Amino acid sequence: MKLAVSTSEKAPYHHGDLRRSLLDAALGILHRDGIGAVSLREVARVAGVSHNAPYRHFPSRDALLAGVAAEGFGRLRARLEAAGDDLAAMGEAYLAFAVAERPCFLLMFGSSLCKANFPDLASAALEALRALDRVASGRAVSGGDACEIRTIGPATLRAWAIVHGFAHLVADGQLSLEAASRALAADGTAP
Amino acid sequence: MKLAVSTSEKAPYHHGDLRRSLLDAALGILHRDGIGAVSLREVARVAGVSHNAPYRHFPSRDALLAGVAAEGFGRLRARLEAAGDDLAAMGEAYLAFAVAERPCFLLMFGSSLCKANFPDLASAALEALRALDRVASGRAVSGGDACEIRTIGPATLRAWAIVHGFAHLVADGQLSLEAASRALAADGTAP
DNA sequence: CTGCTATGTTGACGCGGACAACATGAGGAA
DNA sequence: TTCCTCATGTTGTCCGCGTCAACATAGCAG
Repeated sequence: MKLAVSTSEKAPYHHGDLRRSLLDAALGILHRDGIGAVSLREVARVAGVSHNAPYRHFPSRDALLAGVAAEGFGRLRARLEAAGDDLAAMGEAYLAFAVAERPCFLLMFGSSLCKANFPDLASAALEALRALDRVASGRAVSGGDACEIRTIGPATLRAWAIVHGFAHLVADGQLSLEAASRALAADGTAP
Repeated sequence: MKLAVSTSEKAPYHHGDLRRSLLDAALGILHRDGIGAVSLREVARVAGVSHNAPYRHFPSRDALLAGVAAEGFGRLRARLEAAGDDLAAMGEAYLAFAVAERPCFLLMFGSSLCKANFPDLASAALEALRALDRVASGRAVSGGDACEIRTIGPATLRAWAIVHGFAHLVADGQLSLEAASRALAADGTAP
């Protein structure tokens, strides 16, 4: 035990940032064996702690999943922002995320977790949408620190709807990435 | 026990179509208490049978949920077909279904069940899409009895993607039905 | 040093999924 | 009719999981 993290920033207590380890373990299990296999006990096992240790960091299983999903939204947002100001590239990035992180994508949008119960998750999701909005609506958004979809423009919603629809088809395995990509390019930025 | 069903068609064995009762009970629990509350034991309790009776009709909990989802696709298809040949009306019908049967809608598209494991579910989903395709692609589809999305035209896929995207936003509670309806009308049938 | 609090452990309870063995009743065969 | 067979439903059981409670320990504050 007491393995110091590579970047020995704080190494808080016994384990040395168990919260981080739990989130990583959960994401690993999620991608390897699907969401059904993500149990608190299994996560604890992988992280090398007792079956109740996770409760010091997450009040419930859903809270842990919400944490994983929130980080997923963070990665999605990073991909979208990396696409620059090109709306079509953002659509591609969205599709790519749905494919590369399929299980996490399904968790994020599967609605097994009610966003109302997890403010951090809701705001992470909103932040990802804002990245899209900055380009689709052509304006920077400032105020309203969380939870208000009304700060998102209608053009963004439309773009999101169609991109997400295709991403869902691809994630469901009902459509190839190439076909979706082509369809998206054909539709793409046009109103 | 042995309550004869109103339409005493067959009354197969002891219970008189337990499979039907289980599906109904599961749908009721799903709508009342959410998907997490749909356990085989609770369903059996509601149906008034022992905790293991469901296994004579469904090999697993997921199989039961798949049955519920398949019937959901049947109802969605009925709504779409009732919309006639009007693509905009079909979009409305899709949204209306997502709102009226929100928990079931989330089950159907939540992807906690892998369609590959449940052929009946996959074909039910495909049939619903075909109803859309008949109008969006303007042609009747005949062959390929199941599981091949390639028999669905690209125009249909595009229409489905955007409608489903908005339906997802509404089901998630992030957008009002009216706003989605308006956005859909604005986009609607235009390519 | 002493005690406080955050963190992790051990133990327990009840629920739910799944399997096995048994019971029962319907329908066909003799 | 009588008996056999199998589909259907029941009882009993096992194990894993989520969650609570009680306890142990490590780092920090005074």
